[in-house]
Amino acid sequence: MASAWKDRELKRREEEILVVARKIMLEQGYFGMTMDRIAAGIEYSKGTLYQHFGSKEDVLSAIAIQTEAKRMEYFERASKFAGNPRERMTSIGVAYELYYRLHPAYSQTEQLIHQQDVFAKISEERRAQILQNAVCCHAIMDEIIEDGVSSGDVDLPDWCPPATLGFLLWSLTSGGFANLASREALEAMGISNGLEAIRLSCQTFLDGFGWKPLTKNHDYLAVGRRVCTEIFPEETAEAVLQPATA
Amino acid sequence: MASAWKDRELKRREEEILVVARKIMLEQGYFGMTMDRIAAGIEYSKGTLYQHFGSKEDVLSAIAIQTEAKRMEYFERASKFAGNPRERMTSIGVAYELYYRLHPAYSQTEQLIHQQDVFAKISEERRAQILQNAVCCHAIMDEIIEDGVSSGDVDLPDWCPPATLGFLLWSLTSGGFANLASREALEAMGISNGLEAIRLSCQTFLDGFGWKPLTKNHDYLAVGRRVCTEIFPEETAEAVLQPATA
DNA sequence: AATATAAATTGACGAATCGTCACAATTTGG
DNA sequence: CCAAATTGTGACGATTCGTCAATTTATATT
Repeated sequence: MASAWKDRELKRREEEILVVARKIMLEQGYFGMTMDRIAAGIEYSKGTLYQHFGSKEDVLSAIAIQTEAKRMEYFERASKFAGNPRERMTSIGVAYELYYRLHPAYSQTEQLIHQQDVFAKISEERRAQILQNAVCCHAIMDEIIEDGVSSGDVDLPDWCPPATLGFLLWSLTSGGFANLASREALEAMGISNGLEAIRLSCQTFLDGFGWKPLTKNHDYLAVGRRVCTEIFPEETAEAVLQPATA
Repeated sequence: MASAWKDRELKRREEEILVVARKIMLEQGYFGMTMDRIAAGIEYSKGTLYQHFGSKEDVLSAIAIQTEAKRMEYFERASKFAGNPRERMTSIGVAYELYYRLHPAYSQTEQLIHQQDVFAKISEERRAQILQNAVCCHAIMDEIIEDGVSSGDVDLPDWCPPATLGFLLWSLTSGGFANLASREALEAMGISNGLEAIRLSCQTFLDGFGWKPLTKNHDYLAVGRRVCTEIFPEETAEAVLQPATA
């Protein structure tokens, strides 16, 4: 009888733990996020904490999974943009950028959980979840790219099936975001417009594949603006309030 | 008097420490690499170890710096390839790929040292070194790209000065390499030719910028092969012996 | 309501690790 | 050959992870 209520209660507590853990993680980083500190922040003890999460790495991965879920949600919404395939791909780019701007610290979390050491200590269940999230994001891109192919807008070379193109766009974007983290290096190299460069370079990349309409024939800046206002009005408002990131 | 000899001895010992540390790091990962284990592996005690490195993170960063130095060396050699600017840029790509294939585990090390937590504990001196290495690699690319511009092979758009193009190529490549790490995800997405895709996509990217000669007019596969045999014969031989990485 | 049984919670504890420092060993200089 | 200076050592304090015996709370039974 109480089982249903108990389940909900457990879920609620797990959420509470993650709220506290995330806060500590943001303020103090991974090594500052100790299990004792988390326990102190919730109204339960360490023992109870360990009933929800088998290890510190498990807590970390749970945070990452939540954030990844948010990205997935952004991607899903972005893919609904009413436009031709390339415009919808542009919409995905906007989604990723907004996600990055609103959750800058999580790039670091994501890198951490993919460290062999850390990854090995994550529970089987959560590992599956992480994989699932990645696959889902790529599936969304895949569908758009397939649309582009079947509509004849782009003719992909043999070496680059749709899934591979998704992987590459993802790599360019995530790699770029990761590299934005070393501010000093960017400054030394005289790069001040990192985010904008990543955004525009994705378009150049697609031009390289000949995906129509090409940049020179279409105003993708305007498309981006439309995506912001039509799909992500709240997130855009929030993003502009953030301290500029690059 | 003994100062010169002593300096050399210290240098030798530092090297010995790093050899041991690197071995442990490869076999057991970051958390498996304990200071006690390193001390046990050399013929000195932990106290002495701490005369060379102020913290565990300092050891890690020293390993990363050594490896980065190797990449820098690859880049420098690659930039000497006798060819037009785009061919030389291709040569850099070959250098990065060989570096990745011969030192796959160090992508992880590099990501680790860029975690805020870890980075903060690295000595000022080594932090400068890390920055220096990054700047140097980018300077090499920068020069080649400037050549391309001044020779009229490529006309970069306003939003993309040479340094930015270098940053983007670097992002696409390093991001791709980083994403290759999650084998399971790649498999689930049906991507089996990751390395090749990254290599070819850099060319597509440059095509997008209209950097001549374009892929359709030039055999960059052949250029890559020439770079391998002319600049990196030994490294290429070593790389093919490695278990396939993607 | 009182008691017995099951379940959940706790925080003190063992183990592992980082980094330090008082002491020991060794080298240098007279 | 001894004293001073330098260098090396590993036991130790502090921190943190994860566990588990003891305790508290909830549930079932008479």
